[in-house]
Amino acid sequence: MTNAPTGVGRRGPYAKSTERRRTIIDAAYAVFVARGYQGGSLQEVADVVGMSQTSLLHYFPTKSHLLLAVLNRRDTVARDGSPPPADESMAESVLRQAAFNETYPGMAELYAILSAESLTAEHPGREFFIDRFTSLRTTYAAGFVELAARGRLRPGVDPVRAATSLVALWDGLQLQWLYAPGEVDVVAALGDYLDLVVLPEG
Amino acid sequence: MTNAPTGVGRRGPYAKSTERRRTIIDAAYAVFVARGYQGGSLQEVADVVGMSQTSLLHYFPTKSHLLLAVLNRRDTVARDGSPPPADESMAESVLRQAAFNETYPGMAELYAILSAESLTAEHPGREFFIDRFTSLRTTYAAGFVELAARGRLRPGVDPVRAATSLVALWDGLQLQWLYAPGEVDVVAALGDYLDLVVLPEG
DNA sequence: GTCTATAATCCGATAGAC
DNA sequence: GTCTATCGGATTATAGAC
Repeated sequence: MTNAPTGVGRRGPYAKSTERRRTIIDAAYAVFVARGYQGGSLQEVADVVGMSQTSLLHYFPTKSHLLLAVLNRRDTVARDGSPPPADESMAESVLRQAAFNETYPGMAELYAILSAESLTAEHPGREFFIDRFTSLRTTYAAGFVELAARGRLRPGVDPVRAATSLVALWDGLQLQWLYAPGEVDVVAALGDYLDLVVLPEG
Repeated sequence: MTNAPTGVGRRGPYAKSTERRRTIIDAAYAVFVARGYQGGSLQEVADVVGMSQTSLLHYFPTKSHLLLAVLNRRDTVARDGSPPPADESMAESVLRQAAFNETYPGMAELYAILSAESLTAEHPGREFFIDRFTSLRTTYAAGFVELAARGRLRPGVDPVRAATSLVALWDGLQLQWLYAPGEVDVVAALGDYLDLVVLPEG
């Protein structure tokens, strides 16, 4: 949105400002993971960055703005795993992403905490999670429909309900895993479900 | 714990005090559902009850005590559905309880919010949810083991992992349902899963 | 762009009168 | 058991100097 113009003339202080925003978002991410949105304070974020709380508000006018920036930053950090194979199936993609999440527990914790906290009245993250769940259901439903077209969806399985269940199972498993990492195997359980629903090739 | 002694002599003011505690817990329940634990304040609870905030602290010395009282009160409210049939199967029990939860969305919301919020550092609800998830997994795992003994568990299904998945799926479905009640059918999706894992009788 | 100072609330919890 | 008064602190956000 407010990116630095890359061109003649205007190479001013914008680049530094953009980087500053990114470090603030990183700090806010860490604080919200540890304490949630309501539990975390702007002062704590400012302390992590090493600046004053009021300076922080120069970049993000309100706490809500900062939250939305953190939520939309996810793409940045989810991109550094091994590059996804081009011919990857949906099941492979889910399991690879789930395995990656285990090496990055902060992201799972952030979403577990904020997706529930955003249920509360007038929470600034509410719309984000409504859209996110809708988008996830749509994406996976399309994947199941495609599998069904190739005869690889177990007969009787409804694609939309299976997509909803896949997302729900994933979220629920990660929650239990965050409480008891040694007792819950997210990837294995997701694999079990996909094996039940998706028929083997051939 | 601190119940009124029912007997000779001591029929003092305790009964009224116990009832007062219950109304406070009911109010705290409503406040925590609407705002979460961190987001809710003792003042708001006191306002709902119609007493001062300091009087409230006479019954529950700290906010944490009040939270734990709310979490342990669940039994009270979950008991007023139709009485469970004595010969009910595990699957029937799950679906009946899930259907009941839809008529009582506050309870599902409370647990969704608090179970995630309790992930944060030093949250007073943390131990409660660790114990709760462990207990649920153990209970359902035993149920699946029993089904397996009667040849009614699909071959290849691990009872413990299926129990973990059942709990996870249930929680995840309720979360999505709370965001989009019209688009998510918790009972149907749980039924789908149980149909996949539990073989028909005979 | 960063700061100090501070406004304006709100918080949980305590002390003590009645 | 309930209250008022209050402590000590935290909170988000604003104003304005530099």
